[in-house]
Amino acid sequence: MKPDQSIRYRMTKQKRVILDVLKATKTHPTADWVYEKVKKKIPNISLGTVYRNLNILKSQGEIIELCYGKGFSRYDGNASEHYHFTCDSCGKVLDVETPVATGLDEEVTRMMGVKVERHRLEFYGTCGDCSAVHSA
Amino acid sequence: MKPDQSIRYRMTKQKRVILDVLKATKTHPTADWVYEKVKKKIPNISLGTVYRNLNILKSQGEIIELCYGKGFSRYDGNASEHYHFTCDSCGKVLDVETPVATGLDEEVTRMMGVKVERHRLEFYGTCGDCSAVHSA
DNA sequence: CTACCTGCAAACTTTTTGCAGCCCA
DNA sequence: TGGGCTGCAAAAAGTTTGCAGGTAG
Repeated sequence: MKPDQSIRYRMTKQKRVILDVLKATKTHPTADWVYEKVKKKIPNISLGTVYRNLNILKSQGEIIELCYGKGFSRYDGNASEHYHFTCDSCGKVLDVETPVATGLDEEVTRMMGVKVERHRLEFYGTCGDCSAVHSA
Repeated sequence: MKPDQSIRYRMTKQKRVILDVLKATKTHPTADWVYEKVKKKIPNISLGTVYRNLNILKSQGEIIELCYGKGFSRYDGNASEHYHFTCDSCGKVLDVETPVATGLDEEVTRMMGVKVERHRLEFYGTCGDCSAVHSA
């Protein structure tokens, strides 16, 4: 969904709770996980509403949509630019605390004849917990 | 799909053509695009066969599965490590000709107490064609 | 020959959408 | 009050899978 400038978005109870759930977790949950979590506060909320609000929040830049494996997305309530590390062994996703390399954007902009606005950097490997299990 | 070591994969006409199509293009096509392209050489091939072979080729490391927007994958016949630029406006995906920064992996390995084995770097912005349209 | 592979079609998963009524600003 | 928003359910889009016959090695 592209951001639609002609619409004056409202704050509803549903959107508020969805955003709270996303801001409160450090995991990077799927839409369905958010749905289940929100249902504890608003039992009769529908999955369609969750998807609609996730798309609205994304188009407003409040949250980020991440895409790992095929067929489904994950959402990140931390919209500031940062990187991720995914463990190949247990699937855990961690935030990486490395300064964001904005110089890269400029370099690619110059080299490729395009206008780079942002980048996404994902690291993969084995996390500390999983290494410990293997070497133990 | 995980690589299944117990199966002795065969080379069939269908798999051969699918691989040729992927190696021959510089775009990063969807499964459906591959299907349409392969159909010109094997008119009665089925979409299921295309998906099955894409998964086999991926598990053998011959091709790479990329994941952008929700709900569908793209495939890259170039399995060597490299970066991508995606145009927000037209969706085109280009290969970025920047040397791969292996130093990043070591830095994150040291900082986070994890073992980084590889990373994926995706740039986003506006491509030359789309900028031209806007400013014309 | 014997696994593995194919085409077909149905099933499955995730996400979107049409509708009638509701509610935030 | 009116333009968005909701729940519901059906539909869409992408991908997987069961089956019976076909084929590579």
